[in-house]
Amino acid sequence: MPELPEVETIVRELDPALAGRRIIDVRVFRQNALGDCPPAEFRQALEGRTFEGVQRRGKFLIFRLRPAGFLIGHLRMTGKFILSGPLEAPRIHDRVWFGLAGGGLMVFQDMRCFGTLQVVDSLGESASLARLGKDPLSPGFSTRWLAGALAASRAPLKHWLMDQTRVAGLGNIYVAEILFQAGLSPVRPGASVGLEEARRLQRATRQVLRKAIRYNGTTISNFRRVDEKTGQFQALLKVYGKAGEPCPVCRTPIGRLRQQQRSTFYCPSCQV
DNA sequence: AGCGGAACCTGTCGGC
DNA sequence: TGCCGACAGGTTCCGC
Repeated sequence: MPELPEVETIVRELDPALAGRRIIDVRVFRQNALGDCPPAEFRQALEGRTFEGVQRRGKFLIFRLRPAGFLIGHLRMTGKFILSGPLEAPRIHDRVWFGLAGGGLMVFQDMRCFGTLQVVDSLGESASLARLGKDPLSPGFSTRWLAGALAASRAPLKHWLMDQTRVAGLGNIYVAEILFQAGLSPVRPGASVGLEEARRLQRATRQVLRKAIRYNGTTISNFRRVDEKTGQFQALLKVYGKAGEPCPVCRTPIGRLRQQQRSTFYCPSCQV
């Protein structure tokens, strides 16, 4: 579920809530998220450490720990971090509880068990983080960079923008919305994008993501904020999930096709 | 370089 | 009602 705006929403809510909170009790109810790490080791690596702050890189959450180390999390499709008061017993999709000094929990929930949690001493240990490309909200995501990078690729724009090694943080929903706003077809090869079009794409990317963050992300089915509230950006989606409905600009029915085994939604008339 | 397919899991929805 | 296939916002690996 979560793409950049959803992860950013979670990070902005977790950061002030967790800063200075010490982890006193970690309970693993299902260990899929831990990969090869034995639950006892995961537990031992975290208990006694204190959350210093939370930040985002692409779609990854990075929890800085005192006196050292990091907890790196990825929500994949259905992961959630929920702040909760004390609980008697785990709920159906609770995977890990992080018990905090002073009472209360951060709960990692994940219906589909695709999410990942990893404790590292330094961020360089994470191969996943090392692979990530430019963050679209960073200063480096400029029209100049975008135009140059696109010129070197024949991949369709949809695929290109979803490739986390090029641009980190975009997924199926926001790529659809961004390409619609930029007026660019999802099947256009990267190298066919001219400078003026790259400028539109750069601006559309920033605008769509910033607006989605202002609206606390998009909840289609699963995404929840740390207090279990939904996002609000779903009401502003223009093409995603709207096959057959009239384009909000030209009234042409929104089209749907499959790229990379994923649904792509677009306006056949506005996006060229 | 780029693409199709599969795998990791569970839940929901539509059709018959 | 019950069963079955398709589909779901992500990432990664493998083979061509």
